[in-house]
Amino acid sequence: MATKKMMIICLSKSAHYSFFKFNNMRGNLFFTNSFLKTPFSFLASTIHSNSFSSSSNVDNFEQHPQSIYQKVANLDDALNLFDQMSQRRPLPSIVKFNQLLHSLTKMKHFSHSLHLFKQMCALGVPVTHYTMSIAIKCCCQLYRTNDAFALLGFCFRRSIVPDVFIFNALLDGLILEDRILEAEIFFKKLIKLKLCEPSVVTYSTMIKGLCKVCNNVIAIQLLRLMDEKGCKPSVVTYSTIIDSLCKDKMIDDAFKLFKEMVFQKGISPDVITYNSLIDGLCSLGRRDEASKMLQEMLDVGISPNVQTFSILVDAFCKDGEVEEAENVIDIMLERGIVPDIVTYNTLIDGYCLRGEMTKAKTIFDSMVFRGLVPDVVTYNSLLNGYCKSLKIDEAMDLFNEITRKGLKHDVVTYNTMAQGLFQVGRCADARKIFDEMHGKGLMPDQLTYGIILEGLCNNHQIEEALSLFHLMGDSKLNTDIVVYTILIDGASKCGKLNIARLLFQDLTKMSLNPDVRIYNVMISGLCREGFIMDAKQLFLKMEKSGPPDQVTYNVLLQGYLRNKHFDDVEMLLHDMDGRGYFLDVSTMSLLIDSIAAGSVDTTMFKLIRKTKTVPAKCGSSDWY
DNA sequence: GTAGGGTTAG
Repeated sequence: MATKKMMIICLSKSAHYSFFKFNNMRGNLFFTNSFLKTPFSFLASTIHSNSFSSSSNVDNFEQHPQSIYQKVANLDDALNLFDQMSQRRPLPSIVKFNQLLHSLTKMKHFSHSLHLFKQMCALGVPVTHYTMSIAIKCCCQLYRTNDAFALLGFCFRRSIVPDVFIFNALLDGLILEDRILEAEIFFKKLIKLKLCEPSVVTYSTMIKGLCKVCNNVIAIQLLRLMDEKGCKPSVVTYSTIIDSLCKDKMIDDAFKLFKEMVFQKGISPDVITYNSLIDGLCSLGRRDEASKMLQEMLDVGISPNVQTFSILVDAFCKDGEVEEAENVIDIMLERGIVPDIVTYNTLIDGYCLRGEMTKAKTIFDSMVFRGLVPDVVTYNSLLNGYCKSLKIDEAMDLFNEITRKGLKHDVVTYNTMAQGLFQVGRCADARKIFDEMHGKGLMPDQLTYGIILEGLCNNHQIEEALSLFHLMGDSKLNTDIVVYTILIDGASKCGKLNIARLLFQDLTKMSLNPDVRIYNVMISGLCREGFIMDAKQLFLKMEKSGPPDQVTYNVLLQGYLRNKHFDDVEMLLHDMDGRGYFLDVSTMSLLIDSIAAGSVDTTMFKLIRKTKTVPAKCGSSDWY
């Protein structure tokens, strides 16, 4: 019954994407290190740092069944046991120490595990290659891969020959830190110098790294190579690439690989493979197909897990169908699957995005009632909700509450709070927020830069935004099309159309392909200043590179009507009709005024009747 | 005597 219900709610609808989500980089961008003296100069003076505070997630702990120390179910037990063991004489066998370290690592208590390793060395416990592989793994997972390589020296001094497990951990560490090029060099060295025989894990890890930088083609080449070399790819190897293809919206290629895996290689997909495909389909708005995959998964006897449901909750929320998302949670409970914090956070975020804060708080309460402890992500969503509804005082209270609850603000918290302050025109306070973030040593991310630029532009401080942009120079941040979109929009709204035009021309120099959004922003700017012919020319130019969307037509139509350029109105309306595009309410009212004034032929009414309207906020240039 | 890799959140 529950399954049927789930199928019913999997109705297809196109997904909406947030303004900042259309980049295709999956790693962090680096910041330039030149010293600048603008109010937000810290952005430019921050360089990529390897410092990272580990997040220890005890909830995910799976007790190791083979461990002789089954009573070690938590960190305190493990630490106590270690104390007892280290006081016993003679010292217990190294295997027992190893097992203890292993269970701590399984619990993701990497720093504690590393600490015990150091104590073992101080005690003179004769560490083995197994101990070393755990220590190295811990360093890598703590984003301290350089320290892990230093431990390799420690191995050599003790005549411990590193094995494939150790190399795999190191390779994974480099990839975790986005050091993909170094990972590739390391991987090639392993093979060339015959340091070890790469295992399926070695290949899969390298493939994961290649996928992380969107290098699916090379990842597939490596898949072929491992097969040729007699190393059989596993469900993990295939799923890694399938997931990457799904994330890059190359769903057809993903399915091609999926079929190859199942029918040619005879490898059975598992719940993760299906989750990736379902998520991929949902993110393309193809929910009916996602629903079919869900059915197929159930047919082959694979039960959906928390993640599967979480993906569905996310898909419904992104489509604005938050009530349906809430139903998914009920279905989970019916099936005896306990929703985790991610699932709840996703739902809370869904309500927050709609500004339904009362509902969001209700879900928050039921989550707490179920014994889940809200984390910084939960609070960030609530903060975003208050900011979006311009309830800045409530947002500020919540911002302070986060630290009172013993949680730390992260970059998302600061970005959200600052964006909220910019929205209500409190630029100086927004700056204070970023200064605080900088003071805490937090790395600004891609969004930080965009939020500052957009905040300055919207508050008529375009010069400030432009000087920051210029001072960032050739930083990777300035090669992001989002940055150009914000500045072109900001410059044209501040009456500096020439600057907007220059920025638009710069796109080619920067080898950035203009997308539909940036065309819309530029066309909107040209129309605003009455450059109708230029706007039309750009509209025709974009036809070649990619089709204009509903927003383009609304923007151009409004430009034609406001500037009394009536010749092309009919053609544009016919085009919109043909493409199934809607008029937004402000375009519609302008058109009706023009018809009433006799400037546009009354026959246009026929076209209007055929055309539904959409709210202005979903179709006007304010989108940008 | 003991291991390793892939999915979900702004």
